Amino acid sequence: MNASRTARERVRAELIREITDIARRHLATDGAPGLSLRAVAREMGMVSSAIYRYFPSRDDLLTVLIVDAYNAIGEAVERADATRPRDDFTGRWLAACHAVREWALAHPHEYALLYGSPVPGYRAPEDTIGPASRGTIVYGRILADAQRAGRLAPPPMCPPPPPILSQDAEAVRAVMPGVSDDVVARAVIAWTGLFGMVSFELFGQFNGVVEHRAELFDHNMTCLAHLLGFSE
Amino acid sequence: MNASRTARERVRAELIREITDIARRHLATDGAPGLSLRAVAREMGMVSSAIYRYFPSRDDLLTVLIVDAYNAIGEAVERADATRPRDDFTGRWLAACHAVREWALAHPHEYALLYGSPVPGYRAPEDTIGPASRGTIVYGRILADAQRAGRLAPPPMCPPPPPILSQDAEAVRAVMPGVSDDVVARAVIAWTGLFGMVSFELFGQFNGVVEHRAELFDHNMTCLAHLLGFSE
DNA sequence: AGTCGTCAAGAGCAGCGCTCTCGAATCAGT
DNA sequence: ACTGATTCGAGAGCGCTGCTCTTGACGACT
Repeated sequence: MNASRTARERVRAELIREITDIARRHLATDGAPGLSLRAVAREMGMVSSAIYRYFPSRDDLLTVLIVDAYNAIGEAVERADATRPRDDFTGRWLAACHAVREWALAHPHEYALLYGSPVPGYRAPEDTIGPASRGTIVYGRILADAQRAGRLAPPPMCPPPPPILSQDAEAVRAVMPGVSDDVVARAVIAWTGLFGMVSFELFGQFNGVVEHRAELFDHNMTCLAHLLGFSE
Repeated sequence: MNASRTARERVRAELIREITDIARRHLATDGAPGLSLRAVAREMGMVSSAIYRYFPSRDDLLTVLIVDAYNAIGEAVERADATRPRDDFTGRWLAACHAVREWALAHPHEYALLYGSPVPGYRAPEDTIGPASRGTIVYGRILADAQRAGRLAPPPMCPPPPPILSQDAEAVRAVMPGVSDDVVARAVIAWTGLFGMVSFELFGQFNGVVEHRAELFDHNMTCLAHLLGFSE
């Protein structure tokens, strides 16, 4: 009975996989707004209503694509971090930055789905927050390791963060155990600076102004590394 | 003959104004993807096809909304900058930052239209680049004024930018006359950091993590002011 | 008075998300 | 092996979208 049940469920799982594969391809080429269940069904030789047996709504299909994308970029950051010696904190930070940028350039529509304008009606379900924090966790570990190793210089010039922010810092310490409040504050600056840079490049804000994006990115991330305070 | 022609053109201009007003309201409440020409026409008591007499396509309507939004945020930054003494560079920078954030919080969908995911098929026409740079021009003037006044300290810790970036710096100097390459590089960091911060807040990346967003924003922008190098 | 341009209106096309119903296939329990 | 319950694909259909084309009326200029 187990074999027979899995027979039906196996073809079902296979179909779900095929749907998400086609959808991912459509997302990569046409972007999220152009993703249509009817088009996916058409490509599968199905009638459009049959798709709803597997995904109750377009948003549900979008959700698995979002989760996949979060996992993909998270894994890219993890692998980049792993290529550096554990005590080369600047190198690990730069590797993580480049992993984010390169993944974003290779998957612009997926990146836009994760870090661009939120879809007005869409509400992210719980399943997304786990994969969403994979990259952040790597980033937090770099800073936590550096602080533990005593290789984070005292804040070079930032004023101490106001005490109110301690509560938020406490939440951030979940992925950055043991770091002080001022490091958390600078971590947010560097993290948002990284994504601000990538978003500006990808969303066209640099068009006609900045041409040497790779070099500018590299330089700016190096600068942010100094702001973070890694000591040589 | 001039009077009659203007009579006809006046009602035409009035209708165009009414269409854009309603469209702007729909954009503000429903977001860009929910903006529909048919809904606007319905609200005006027109039939949908009549709208196309005034806007040949949905993208054309979206373009004037984009231009309006760029002008609105640009003007907000200009006014904020004007409230501070000309030689209070840190104050001018912080005022500009808060103007951006507050405008974005008040007009989230417009902000997303400007700085969020680009619409896949949409190609921004020439008319948008002028209004798009209004805010950046203010920002550039603050830095140029500071450098001219000798109130920009030498780079505190960033390495000098690679020579390749000089070409891009030359382009940036169009809105930032007379500033050196390293200031341009740091300017880009601060500028992308500002928008990275606002985008993260607006697009939900801080959800469940950062609660005291105003305080964090203020602190981080102050930190970026130090990175820019304004001397007291 | 006649002509020409402008306009609103309507019908229509192809696409979309999504729902419902109806046979057919498949499964589970006897 | 048969039967009752699920599951599934197919089709029709609803209301919505952007956009096109045609028709008929109104107003301005000659």
